[in-house]
Amino acid sequence: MQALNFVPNRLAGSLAARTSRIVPVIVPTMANSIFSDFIEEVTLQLDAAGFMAAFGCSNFDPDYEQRLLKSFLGWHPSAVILTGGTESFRALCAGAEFPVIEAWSLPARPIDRVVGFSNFRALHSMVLALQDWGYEKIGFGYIDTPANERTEQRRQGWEAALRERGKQPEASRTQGGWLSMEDGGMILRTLLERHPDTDAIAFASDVLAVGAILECHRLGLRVPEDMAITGCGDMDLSIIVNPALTTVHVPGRQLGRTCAQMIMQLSEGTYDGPKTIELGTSLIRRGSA
Amino acid sequence: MQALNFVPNRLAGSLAARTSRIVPVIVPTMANSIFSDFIEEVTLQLDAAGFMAAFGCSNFDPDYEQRLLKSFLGWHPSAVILTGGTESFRALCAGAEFPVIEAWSLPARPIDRVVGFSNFRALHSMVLALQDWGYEKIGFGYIDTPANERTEQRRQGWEAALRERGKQPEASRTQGGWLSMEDGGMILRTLLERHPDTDAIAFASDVLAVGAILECHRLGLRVPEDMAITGCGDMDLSIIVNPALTTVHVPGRQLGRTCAQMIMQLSEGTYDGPKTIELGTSLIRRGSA
DNA sequence: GTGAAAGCGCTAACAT
DNA sequence: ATGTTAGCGCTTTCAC
Repeated sequence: MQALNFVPNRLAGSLAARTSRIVPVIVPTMANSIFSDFIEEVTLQLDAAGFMAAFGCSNFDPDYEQRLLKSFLGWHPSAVILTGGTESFRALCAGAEFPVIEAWSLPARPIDRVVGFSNFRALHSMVLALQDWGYEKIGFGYIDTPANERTEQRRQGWEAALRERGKQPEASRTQGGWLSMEDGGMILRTLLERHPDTDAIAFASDVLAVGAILECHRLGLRVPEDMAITGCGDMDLSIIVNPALTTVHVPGRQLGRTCAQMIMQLSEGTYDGPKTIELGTSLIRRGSA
Repeated sequence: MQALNFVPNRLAGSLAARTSRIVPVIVPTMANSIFSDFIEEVTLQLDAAGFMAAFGCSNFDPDYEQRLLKSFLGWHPSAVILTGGTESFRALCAGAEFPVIEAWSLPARPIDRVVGFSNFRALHSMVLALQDWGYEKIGFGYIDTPANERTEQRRQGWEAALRERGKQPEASRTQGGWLSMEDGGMILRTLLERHPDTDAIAFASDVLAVGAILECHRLGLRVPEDMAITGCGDMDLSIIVNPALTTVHVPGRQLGRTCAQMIMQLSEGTYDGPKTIELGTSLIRRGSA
């Protein structure tokens, strides 16, 4: 029939079949390689099953995020993977005829399915450990982006861990701003100004934590003797910085694989797992705390 | 008309209009944030013009890369952005009715359009500088993935710079393997074994270079006194490591923007630039050399 | 200018 | 089993 190079028109195919095998994935950022393992794994797994992952990047902007999803919806996706977790998605996905997976957190009121981990417990266990290691005045450093459920849950984890031991929580944050190392340094300075007796800061992200360690070097503060720093994410950065970062490992690749498998099995009707899958995190102690 | 939530079927629209406004982008890897700025910028720019960027990740596998492109072709894309640069693309794209952009390098025999920079000159100027700074025996460290034009051109740049000054090139590499920091350390050890008098290594990538610096710490080698290390890419990692990495800045974000603009203007018929756009790199001297 | 009709290239349901 | 046909939801063209 075709000597070579006949490519079936998937637009026609998808239109007729009423499903496109497109799987949009919306992430808040492509920078910092936070989601890169996740993205890579989702792409790989889905592609092997004939699905096409299509990535959208919201830059932590809920409005844009919503337009993005709306636009993706026009492709009649086979499934959707959301990592933003804004409430605005709920309406758009209401009555969707395809699976909607929220990844990277455990929403209190899920839209449909979830493949996540507890952001609360990630920081809760870190701050408990920090107290066990003898740190007294533990701050929290984060970026306050709108509708960021993940960060908010981490903040609550930190706060709860302190209150359980009768301590008063003090946090510092940068409003908006993209997640950058500079912000980490800024947060450190602010917190130190307001609370000079701070001896440890748990950051909501490795990126911020690494920035803070670099700032400590500039300020002449020894890590962890003068100031302990911890992150969350276990990104590449964390073993490069000196001292290496004590952090929480987040199973990005495994989350990706789990999402992809759920979608593939759902599409074949062979999925028999629960609607919500929780993956574990683990505390990794290195030199910075 | 629609109170809320009517989403036009883009499959039908694209089928009828014979163009989908999908722009596939194929990159070799999502890891290490090498391409993350590029990806983010392409997504953002194209989305604003109603195009949808769809990313595929080849993992440096030419076969898979080709299947990926074939699969993308079935969506009747409005344009295609390629960063792999394998010859196998040429046949698939022959007589394509849409623009094909090769990004991140300057291919000797372009398929169609290119938005790139000179990988040759990136390393050539670095190695020239290294010699100006007094380094005598300069090695080259790289990963030998199949059909990786970018790395090969960087290798040639290093070789040419040495030969121009009458030196003999000695390189070390890892076969296959994904681009990881571990590989950087391995390359360092191999090169040191074979040529103990090496006083500088120019790496084809920041990732390898940072891995090598970490390995130097383990080996008790001072950087740059005992061993100078340079990278290529100017990724986030490069300012975290100690000493900070001397490297070549690659304009990832600008490449992304330029690709997107070319595609948008081409689709409106308002593009009047050249078929090939070359962007510049710049040498950034930090502490590691 | 506005409105009806043809058809994009497939899939799926039906008839043979 | 194989062949035929209707129609997916739009865009575009052509007639009015």
